[in-house]
Amino acid sequence: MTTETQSAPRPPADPLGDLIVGLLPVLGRFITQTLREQAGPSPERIRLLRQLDRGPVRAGELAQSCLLSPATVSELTESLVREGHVHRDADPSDRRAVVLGITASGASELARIQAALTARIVERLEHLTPDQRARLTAALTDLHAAFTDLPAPKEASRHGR
Amino acid sequence: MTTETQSAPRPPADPLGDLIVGLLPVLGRFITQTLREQAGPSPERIRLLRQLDRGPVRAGELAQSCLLSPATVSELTESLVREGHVHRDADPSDRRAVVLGITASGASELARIQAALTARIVERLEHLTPDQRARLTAALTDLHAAFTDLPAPKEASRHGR
DNA sequence: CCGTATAGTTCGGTTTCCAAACTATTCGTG
DNA sequence: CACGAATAGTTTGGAAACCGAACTATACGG
Repeated sequence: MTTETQSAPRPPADPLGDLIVGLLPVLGRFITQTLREQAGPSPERIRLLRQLDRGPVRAGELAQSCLLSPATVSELTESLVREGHVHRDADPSDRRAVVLGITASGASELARIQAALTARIVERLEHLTPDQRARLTAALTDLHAAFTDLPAPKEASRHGR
Repeated sequence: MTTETQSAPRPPADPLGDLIVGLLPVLGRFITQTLREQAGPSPERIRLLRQLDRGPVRAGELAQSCLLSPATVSELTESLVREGHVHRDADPSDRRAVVLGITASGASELARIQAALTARIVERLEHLTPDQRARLTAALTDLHAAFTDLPAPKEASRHGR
């Protein structure tokens, strides 16, 4: 008590965790805003398109790889299908399932938006040195892997792809 | 056309931008989910608490530093005030304005949640080498600075500290 | 004083998401 | 082969996180 609120009295226990939590919302809103400018409403659907651009997948797989519920994927893809950016076909080997894929129209739309978004980000990263940039790329790759690789918290894991 | 959707035919133009865009939603949802477990509903308010823990600020400043609209800050802080985690006082030097500050209750709540969140993140980062971790910290610091420093898109800018 | 600018709040509406209930298929087992 | 259990998705109802526009209340210049 009597902890006066004058200046930061609480140095964070773990700077890395703290950094991630602090970085997230800012970066996220920056991207969401840019997407909204470029893609009109529903910027989130672009993230699904990104995943589908890697190749067709079942709806359930898409949900897992995006950390979304099946319900959310179903809704978001519905509008994409309506606009002709995604096609949805029954899986011949299991007719309960559905295979989602990107269409030519979706791919070109994605390319356009992705280019604009990347440009905006790169703009912000302009005054980093090539060295900083290389380290950033490597570090983010590690980070990405750390949060998507493992449903198995068992063993040390393989080395990148 | 006839661009078959077999395997990734489109290598990204800028791997760094691509990486950031891909990383964001996954990491964001991971954190949001953890916050929801720890803090009940309204996980976003924790991010405001984090900022207030740095010291009291006016509502408008808080909005700016969080990239939020004044309307959003007003709503989110309202519930925090109701729960006793934040106090809201008229600024004596300008009675239109309002100064927000964290209370003892808010600070301890924040500490609890932050600890749990950091633990969950560190858990995922467990199998990184100390070296990878150090690079990650440095890289994220650069990234954070790149997106918060400059409201002035005029000149090349100063050399981060 | 009176108009204009500024700080916040309130209201209405959009987007993103999920849990629970529901539908359609598959598959095991007798 | 029929019948119940498991599985893949969809629909529905509702919460949370936003924001823009309209509104309230101070402040301040003339």
